[in-house]
Amino acid sequence: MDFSDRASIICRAIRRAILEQALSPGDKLPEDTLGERFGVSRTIARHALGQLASEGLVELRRNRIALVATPSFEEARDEFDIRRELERLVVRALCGRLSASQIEELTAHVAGEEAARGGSEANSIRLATEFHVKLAEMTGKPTLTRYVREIAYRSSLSLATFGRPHSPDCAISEHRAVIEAVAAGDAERAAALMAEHLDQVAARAFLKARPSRGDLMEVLAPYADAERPGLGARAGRETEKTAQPQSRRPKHA
Amino acid sequence: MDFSDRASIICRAIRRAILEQALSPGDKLPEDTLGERFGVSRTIARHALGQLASEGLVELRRNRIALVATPSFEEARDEFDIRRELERLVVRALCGRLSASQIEELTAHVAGEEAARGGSEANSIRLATEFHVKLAEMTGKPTLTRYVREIAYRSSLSLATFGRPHSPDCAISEHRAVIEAVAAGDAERAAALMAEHLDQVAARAFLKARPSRGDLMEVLAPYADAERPGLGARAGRETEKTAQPQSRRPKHA
DNA sequence: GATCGAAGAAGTGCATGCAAGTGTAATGCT
DNA sequence: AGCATTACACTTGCATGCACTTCTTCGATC
Repeated sequence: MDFSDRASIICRAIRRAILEQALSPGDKLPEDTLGERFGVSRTIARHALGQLASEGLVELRRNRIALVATPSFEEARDEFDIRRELERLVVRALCGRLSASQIEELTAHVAGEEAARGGSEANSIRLATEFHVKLAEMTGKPTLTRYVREIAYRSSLSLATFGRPHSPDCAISEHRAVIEAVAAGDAERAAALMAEHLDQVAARAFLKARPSRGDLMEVLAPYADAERPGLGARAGRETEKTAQPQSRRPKHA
Repeated sequence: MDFSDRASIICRAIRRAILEQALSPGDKLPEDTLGERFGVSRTIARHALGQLASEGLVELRRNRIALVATPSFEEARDEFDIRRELERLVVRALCGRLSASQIEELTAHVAGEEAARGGSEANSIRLATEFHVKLAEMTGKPTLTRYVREIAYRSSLSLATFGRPHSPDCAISEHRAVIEAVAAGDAERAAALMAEHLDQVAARAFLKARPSRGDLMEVLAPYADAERPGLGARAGRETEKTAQPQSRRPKHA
């Protein structure tokens, strides 16, 4: 699926940056800056952006700079619904079919999550997401894997937009419970645990329709005429940090 | 999602060609032939192929001509499993939320399917697929729509590889039943009907693991040493015609 | 006659160049 | 000063060109 061509390298880098929230929704991704950063031409950077756009991670607007996608609240909710069904399929497919070494790998991964509890939140989010992706990969079903991966990455974008501070503690024990049920071959219980886990994640993140950032302007619109506080954080962040993982020389020539 | 840029035009054309089985699994899609045909440069054709590859409709191999994807039997089965869950979400989301004009549109579409019964099989397949896509679009959920569309198009590829002659008669009445249940707002029944319908489609198409074409060579491999009948239809078709959507008549010849 | 190998053809991988569109800062006008 | 306008720099859209890889065909060899 992903080849070793240079566009895929850029894709992976950006995906990871998104996963670790080094890139946030709305961040700009200019083709030439990207190409420069990765030592390739705009052609390749452009190709990578097209790929990412088709995964829903990047928003492409004609004649305009590409942006990291900003999922709406409704999209985020709907995608968790999809994700629940997809990952139910994953654990069902896996039940009783996991080798000892695979179970070992998953257990080790969760141990890694445990170890990262003190560390950065970005790292915890990355590990948690990778757990789900790893599970999907073990099914050996390419399309299912692709969809779970895409939607899991999109989720991290949603969480960045709407999520409150991540608390991965419960998630870890839920991961363990899923592994245990899958290893025991109890498909129904595993599917139920996974669905519940994802519901919990969604609930912890943004169950109540709290429109943080992004939609703020719409919500404030009725009041906006009274005062003009400066359009809020959104615009500020966008211009402030323009692109890549690492620095990009101050705008202005 | 799809813009009016020229790459998207090529994408749409190829998607439609695949849907109508004017393009079959394994057909070659050379960049420059494609570009020539559509009056654009290789750059654009290449971009379109990348897009289609990310949708699973095209297979890209480094330094080699792109091919229309050839889903394996396992992939086809797995994708129908995914599709069932996805489309269950669709009808659930739609239940009781359909406007009169939308119901009218769906009913008209099914009438169109009815009218096409005497016509070409390709046309019936296209209409049946478009019914599902139309349903998904009505949810207004972009990600769900995208996945259903992708996987529905992939299904048509699977059907081309493994399906026996399509018999759309029962499918039409099943479509009607789904519309009726959705219009009535009976979510459980609608979901069940949709799931059953898709199971039926899969069953009619290839429930028994019949490896037609494509895998034929593998199956025949043990016997191949005895005789050399010329590698079958596959190689012949591939070299015979190199690319294009329109004007692809004879399957023999 | 069949097999192996090399040269040409066909095709992709990628960078670069130019035209057109977009945002922004400077300029002129009221 | 405030607003509209214009000019310019930035960015994308796309075609073309060149290098490299793969395929094919044809000739040499056994």
